[in-house]
Amino acid sequence: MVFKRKLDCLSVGFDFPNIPRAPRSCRRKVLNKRIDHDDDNTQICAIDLLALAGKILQESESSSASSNAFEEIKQEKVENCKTIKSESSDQGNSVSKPTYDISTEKCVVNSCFSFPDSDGVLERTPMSDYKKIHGLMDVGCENKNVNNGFEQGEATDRVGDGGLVTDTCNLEDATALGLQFPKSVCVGGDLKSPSTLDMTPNGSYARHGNHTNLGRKDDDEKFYSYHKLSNKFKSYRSPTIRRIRKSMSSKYWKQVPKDFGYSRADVGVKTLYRKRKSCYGYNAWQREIIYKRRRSPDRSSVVTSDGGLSSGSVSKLPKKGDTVKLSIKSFRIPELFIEVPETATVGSLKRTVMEAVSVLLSGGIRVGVLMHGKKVRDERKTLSQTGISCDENLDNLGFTLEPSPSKVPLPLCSEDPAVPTDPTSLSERSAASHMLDSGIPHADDVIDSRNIVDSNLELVPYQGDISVDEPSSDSKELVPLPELEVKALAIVPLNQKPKRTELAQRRTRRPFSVTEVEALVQAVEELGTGRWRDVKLRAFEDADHRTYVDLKDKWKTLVHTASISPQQRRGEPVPQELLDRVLRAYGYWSQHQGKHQARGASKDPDMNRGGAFESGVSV
DNA sequence: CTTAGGG
DNA sequence: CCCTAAG
Repeated sequence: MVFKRKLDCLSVGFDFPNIPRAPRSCRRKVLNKRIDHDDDNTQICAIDLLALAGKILQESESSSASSNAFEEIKQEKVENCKTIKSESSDQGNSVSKPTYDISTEKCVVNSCFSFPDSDGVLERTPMSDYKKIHGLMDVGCENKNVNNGFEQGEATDRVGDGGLVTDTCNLEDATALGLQFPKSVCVGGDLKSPSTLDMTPNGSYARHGNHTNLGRKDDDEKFYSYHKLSNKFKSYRSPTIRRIRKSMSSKYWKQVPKDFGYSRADVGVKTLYRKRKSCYGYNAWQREIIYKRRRSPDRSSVVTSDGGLSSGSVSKLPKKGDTVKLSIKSFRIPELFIEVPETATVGSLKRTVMEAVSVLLSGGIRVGVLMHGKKVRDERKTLSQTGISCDENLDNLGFTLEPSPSKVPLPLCSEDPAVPTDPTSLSERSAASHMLDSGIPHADDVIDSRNIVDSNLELVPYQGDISVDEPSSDSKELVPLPELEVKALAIVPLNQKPKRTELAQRRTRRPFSVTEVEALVQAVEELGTGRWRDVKLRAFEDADHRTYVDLKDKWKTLVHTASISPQQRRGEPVPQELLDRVLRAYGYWSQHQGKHQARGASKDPDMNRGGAFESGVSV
C-alpha cells in the first residue's frame, strides 16, 4: 500500500524526497487531454468557423441587405493589407478607384524593385508616374484576360504575394499585359491562386469571376475559396462586424427545436451546471443540413432551406450529365447547449465548450440523408431513384448528423426537457456525476474521439467530395424521422434539481490559515489520519466550507509541505513548529494505523493527545 | 456518506 | 480543489 511506502520513508527519519509540486490545475489538463488530440482542438475550431462562415454566406447571399459577418473572420488578414495599402498610397497613389486591394500595389512595388536596373523604365520612372503611365488600377478587373496574355510571357516568376521578379522580360510589354498579376490567376475562370484575389478590386472577382466550372472535380475547394475570398473584399466595406456576429450568434441560439421543450431564446445561455459540473444538451442530433442550391453559376439564386437547426450546408452544383454535385461547405457542430454562470470566466466557458464538443464527437457520428424531411433508409438506392439529381429541386435534400449506431446508448434524462432549472434545487454532486456519467463518453469512447473528429472533418468542404452513397444495410422507403432518433443525443439535465448557480464553478480557493492548520494538526494528532469526518466535527464543525475531504486534502498537502524545503513552499508560510507536528503525527499514525484509531476515539482526548507520540513513536 | 488516493 | 472507486 502506498501508505506503507510512506511509512518506510518516515521511519528512515522523515527524509521525504523533495518532490516537486504537481501542477495545480490537473483538472484542466485532464480536460485538455481528453480533447487536445493533436490538432483536434484546432480542427474543431475550424469546424465551427466554417459553420459560421457557411451560415453567414447563406444569409449574405440570400439577402444583400444583410451584413456579412463572415467578414469578421477575415478582418485580421485584411488589416494587414490595409497597412500595406496605406503605405503604398503614400508613395504616390493617385488612383481614384475605391478599394482595390493593396496586394495589387504590393505586387507592383515588388515588380518595381525587383527589376534589374538595366530594365530602364522602372529605373527611370518614379513610382507614382509608373502607375499613372501604366494604369495599373484598371488591370484588376481584367486580370483574367491579362493573365491569359501574360501566360504567354516567359522568364517571369512570382514572388511571395504576387510579387514579380522579372529578369529579362520587356518591362513595357509585361506591364501592358498586366505583369502585376500572377499568371496563375483566374485562368479559364478557375480560381487557382487565392492570392490572386488580393489583387482584385473590391468585389470585382465576385462579379467577374467565372463560376461555370464549379461543378467540376475540385470544385469544392474552389467554391470555398471563392466565398472565402470574395468575402474578404466585402470586409472593406463593412467594418461593423463584431456586432453582426454577435447578433448572428444570438440568432442561432434562438433557433431551438420545438421538441426541446423550451426555446433557447427563453432560456438564454442557461446554466446546467450542477455543482460546477457542466451539462450540455444536444437537442436533436438530427439536424437538417442547410444546403444551398445554385441555380446558375452567377449565383442568381441561392435557396437556403434553413430550419435554423442546420448543422451544415450543402450546395448543389449544377452539372451536365447525371452527376450530382453536392458541396458541403461546412458542417456545423450540432447545437451545444451550454450553460455557464455569469461569474464563470471566459476560460472556463471555453473549456466547457470544448468539453461539450468532445462529448458530442466522441459519441460517434454518421451521416444521414434526408429527402423531403424524410430519412432515406435504403442506402442502395441510386440517387436519382431517391430523387437526388441535378434536375431535381434539391431544396428538400438534407443531411443529418446522427449518433453512431453502436455507440452512445442514449443516456438521458430527457423526460422533461421543459423543466426549468431551478438554481436553488440542484442536487448535490452525486447527481451531477450521475448526469455526467451518462453524458460523458467512457474510456473507450474517448479513445475513439480522435477518429470521430477526423471523420467528421472529412465532411468539411475543401477536404473533398462528400460521399452520399453509403454502404447499404437494410432497405426501406422514405420513412419519417423517428422522434426518438432526433433526441438521441439530447443530454438534458432534468432529474436534477438545479443548485445554486454559483456552485457551478469550482469552489473558490480558500487557503487554510495558520489557525486552521493548527486546529487541523491538533485534531489529527488526536484522532489520527483516517477519521476525517471526526476531525471535521471536532475541529471544523462550524466551518461549513471545510469538508472532511478538504481537511484530508489539506493534511495531505501539509505532509508534503513539511517534507519539502522551505524554499519550495508557497502561500502563507506555515510555522515550522506546526509542520514538525505534522510529520510527527504523520509518522505516528502511519505506524499505528488502525491500532490507536478506535481506541483513541474512545479515549479521553486530552490523554490521547500527545501521549501517543511520546510513548508510541520515537522520532 | 466516508475513505483514500489520484488528478 | 475536484473526482472517484471502494467500502
